[in-house]
Amino acid sequence: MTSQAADGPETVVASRRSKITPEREREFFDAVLEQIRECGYDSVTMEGVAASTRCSKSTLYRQWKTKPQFVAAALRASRRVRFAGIDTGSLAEDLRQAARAAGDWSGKDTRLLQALGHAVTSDQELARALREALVDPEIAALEEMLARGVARGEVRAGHPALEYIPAMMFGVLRVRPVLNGQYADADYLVRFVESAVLPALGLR
Amino acid sequence: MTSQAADGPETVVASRRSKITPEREREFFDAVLEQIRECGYDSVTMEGVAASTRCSKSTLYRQWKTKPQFVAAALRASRRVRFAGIDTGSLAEDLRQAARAAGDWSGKDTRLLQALGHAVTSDQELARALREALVDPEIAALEEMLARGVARGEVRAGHPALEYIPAMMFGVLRVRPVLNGQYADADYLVRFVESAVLPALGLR
DNA sequence: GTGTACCGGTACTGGACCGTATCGGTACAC
DNA sequence: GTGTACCGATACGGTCCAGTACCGGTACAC
Repeated sequence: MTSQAADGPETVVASRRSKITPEREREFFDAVLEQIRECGYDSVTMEGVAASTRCSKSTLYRQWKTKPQFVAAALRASRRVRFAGIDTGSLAEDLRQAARAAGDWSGKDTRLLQALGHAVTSDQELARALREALVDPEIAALEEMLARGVARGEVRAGHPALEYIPAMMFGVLRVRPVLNGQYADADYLVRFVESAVLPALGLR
Repeated sequence: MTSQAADGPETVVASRRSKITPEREREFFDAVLEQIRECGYDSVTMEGVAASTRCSKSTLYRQWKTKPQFVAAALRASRRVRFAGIDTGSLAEDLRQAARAAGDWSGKDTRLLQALGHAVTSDQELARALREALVDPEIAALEEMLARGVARGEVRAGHPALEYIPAMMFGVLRVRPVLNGQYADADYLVRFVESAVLPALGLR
């Protein structure tokens, strides 16, 4: 919506043809997300992003009307499902692999979620973008994982713990820095799955 | 440290005697914490706090040198242990009651933690105050609860899930708004304890 | 070659806010 | 009654930043 760079190079519509290549756009997005992780949403400035990517503020404002819209676009563009493709045929093993995968991006995404967590309460578009980029896809993938386990008969349908598995996984991920002063690494999460998640499901 | 208002009225030390009563001070603290919950740490202004408590900025700056020190003082003063006094003689019941208690202050404290979560990464004193006020006492109370259960033989010492119980409880508490769009109420938390926490511990 | 439209750079406006200074009023001590 | 010291109000200096305006340069179309 904010950029038409996704269509082919021959789509001459006599419309605005930005000279910003998709690669360049990605530099802007990476820069702003990184600065948000470091300084928090409020402290990020368009000037700072422009300086760190060696473009001018005008260039940013030509593509995106306001700072929140810019950040929202960056979030949408950063969307990717980390749990995608995990399907080992065993729910226990799926969850272990998910824990390992989560451990790898834990620091970056946790910081981003934390930094945006409050800004989101006063900007609808930002909130939607954040959910769509970092939250919903992972939840959906996790729930599919659980559904497959149920379909295979590993867990009884309607097992009361099922409802809480996503909250447990993401919850532990997010609060570990507060409790232990360090981000949840793969090792910590795998042990969590084996010590608490699987037993709660009556597995293993 | 920032206020000597705690000593008796007859402590005449020929030193600065602030005319700020403890009740008045509490108004300042309540106001700033409430504004942090609503607008986030960065957006809170000393002017706003002064206006909402009908004092002058000068009054605030006379008592506290800077905004972060003011906020830290407010946090320290708001310290109280929500899990205090829970000791039913049964770990399962202790945890249910803790869940109920947590549900009651969930919204307020979760918002505060979220709003301050990023500010603390760049201010040591603030970080310490936040931990001492909202995190450490609850963790300690929870761990005592678990230790009592172990001592009574309800859970085997060294049970692998023990280490993760605090993270589970606080994690679920904090991420529920992100996942379900609402704060974790007592009902949700009690069901969580029964569906996931107790089974993970091999209880019930 | 000429036009067009976007690029980066810079300067500017307008507003917000931190922290300080100043001032008149007032409660309390003696 | 007089002094003292804190109170609230207000104004101010300095800084920072969102968003706009303008400019010269340049790549690309034809």
